[in-house]
Amino acid sequence: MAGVSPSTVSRILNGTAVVSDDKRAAVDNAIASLGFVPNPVARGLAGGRTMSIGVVTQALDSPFYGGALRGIEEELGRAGYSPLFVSGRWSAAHEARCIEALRLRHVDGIIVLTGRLSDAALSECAQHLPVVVTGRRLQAPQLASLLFDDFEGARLATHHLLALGHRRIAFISGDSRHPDAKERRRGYRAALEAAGLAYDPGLVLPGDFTEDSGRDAVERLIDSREPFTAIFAANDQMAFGAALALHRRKRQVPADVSLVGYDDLAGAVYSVPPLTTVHHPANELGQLAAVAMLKLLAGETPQVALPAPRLIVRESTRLLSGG
Amino acid sequence: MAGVSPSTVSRILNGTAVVSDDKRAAVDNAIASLGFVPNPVARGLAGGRTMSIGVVTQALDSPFYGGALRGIEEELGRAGYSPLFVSGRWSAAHEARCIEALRLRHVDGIIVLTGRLSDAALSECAQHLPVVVTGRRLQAPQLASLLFDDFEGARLATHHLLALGHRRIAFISGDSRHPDAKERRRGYRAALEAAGLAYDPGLVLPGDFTEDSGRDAVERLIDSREPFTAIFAANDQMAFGAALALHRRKRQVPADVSLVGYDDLAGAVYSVPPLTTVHHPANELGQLAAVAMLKLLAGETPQVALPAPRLIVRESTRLLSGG
DNA sequence: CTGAAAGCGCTTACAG
DNA sequence: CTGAAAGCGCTTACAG
Repeated sequence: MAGVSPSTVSRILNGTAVVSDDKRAAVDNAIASLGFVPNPVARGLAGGRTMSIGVVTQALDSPFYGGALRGIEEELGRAGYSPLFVSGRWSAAHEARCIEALRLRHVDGIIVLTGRLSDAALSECAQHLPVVVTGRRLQAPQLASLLFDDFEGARLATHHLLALGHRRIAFISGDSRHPDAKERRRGYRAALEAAGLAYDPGLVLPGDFTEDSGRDAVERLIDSREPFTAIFAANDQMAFGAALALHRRKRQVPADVSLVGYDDLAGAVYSVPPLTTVHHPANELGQLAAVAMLKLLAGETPQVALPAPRLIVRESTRLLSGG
Repeated sequence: MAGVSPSTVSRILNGTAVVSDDKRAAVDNAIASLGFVPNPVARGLAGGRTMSIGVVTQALDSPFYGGALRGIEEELGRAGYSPLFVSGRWSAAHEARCIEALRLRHVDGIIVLTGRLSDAALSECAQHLPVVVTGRRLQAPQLASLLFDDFEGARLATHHLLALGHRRIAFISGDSRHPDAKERRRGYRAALEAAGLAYDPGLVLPGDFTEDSGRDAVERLIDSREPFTAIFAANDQMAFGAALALHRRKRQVPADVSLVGYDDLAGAVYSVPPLTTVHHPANELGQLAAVAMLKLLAGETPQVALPAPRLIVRESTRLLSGG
């Protein structure tokens, strides 16, 4: 003890009030020599702030969201907050349970990465504590939302194929319950129509964002005998599945068919051939979500702008030859 | 209130002592109708048990450890514990800081996935709270260690190549600071020697478990003009890099060179061609680590056996032709 | 079997 | 600017 009351120590630690310089020095010394570190559990009980932020992701081992988790951890850590990761498993009911559990643990805020929860449920949640949600646009007090421009990304990807001379461009869509899946399909269609091409349902294959569904879509496409020279898959995982199916069916990428993905997963650079795709910076998404949370916590209204989608041309696309 | 003291409620909630049936019923009713849920923060302060387990992983977005995180979350969740994930970033110093932070948050135990921390540091840690560590063998009170048989896995992989008639088998090794990297190299060498082949340093390329290092290793190998018909990469990521380099240098897999990886990452099935590899069940590793932790927490001495490595033959390897 | 009491380690009005 | 007091919501010896 440095001759002062616990209250004073607490105030110094939290910067809650003005303290005279000599007392502050005495306390700082004592803290340093004792190696004192405040107990976050006690702080949480007494002050109501646990310095932890709940993060509900869909799967801890998602190749896409993994980068976002890293970004969140980095950014939150800088401010002294710890993330509490839980997985929602793509189920609204499960997400709701996760949020309940997080609130029970008295997290100071919650970040929801995409998710199936209704806008209403999220807004309700934000009445109790700060909420940041990605993958949708939503207005509510104490809530911030971050949304990538998937329409534009898909438009870019499709336009790239069109610019290479492709006209018969198949599209493997994502799970239509996802807003991003719908936006990407809209972008595909818009690019086609801007080029004066009709949207041909025979070239649009349903998928669900998994490799399996990409592979199956290509199998069906080939079996349908619908002519095509290029494929745009609504995410990289489906593009990987598509690439395998093309290989099985003896179509060379890009000699016989050009292939474009979406997300720019770590594996895209190393697929054979390296995949042309739309860069979707998960890591930055996580960082920006964390920054937004920090601002909400500080009582500010965050104004976050996500980076625009960027086409990354690699080796899975090429000029249509002999077309 | 159901006409009993808080102490009694607490005892019922925790099963700490025997309570008469009528009181128990009254309390259960009250709990149900009030929707009462105990506050874990207060429990943590008062009882010293926070029902949370610290998990130090190396990277939240690792394609391999992701599965382990999922397994841990599932298994711990069943028992009412929450994992607290932090990333050590492959640095002993950083891991030490993570563990300190976790202990500050009064986690009830710590699971360390691989990591660079010394055995001594880990044993010391186990003097304070239960510790489970993977990727090494270590004996200490209140500590459990889980180790895969990497030697055997590498032996299997190499033997597969030998059985296909390959004699000039290159090996891309992992970061030699990792025990698993060393074990896999030992396994490679043992299989070779068992087949009466000499270990040829010219066929052994250093790598560091990244795709880049796999690609570079193959570039160097080809430039060295050392003849080879097969490559065994000490993990799938390096195998992916190797596959790309082979593609660039116009070597077909498996027609010109057979390729084997290690880990059986999610992407291995979808690489082109699908990669022959050694199955390394990360998800089970996580589950078993969690089970071991639960046992330690219960005061038992866990006796965990990890599944034996299994070779998964896919399409990147084939009989040496014309050899 | 059960209650009253003290305490976990802090923070925050409330006075001065 | 600073202290004494009460309290956050539980648990756990201590008595009965």
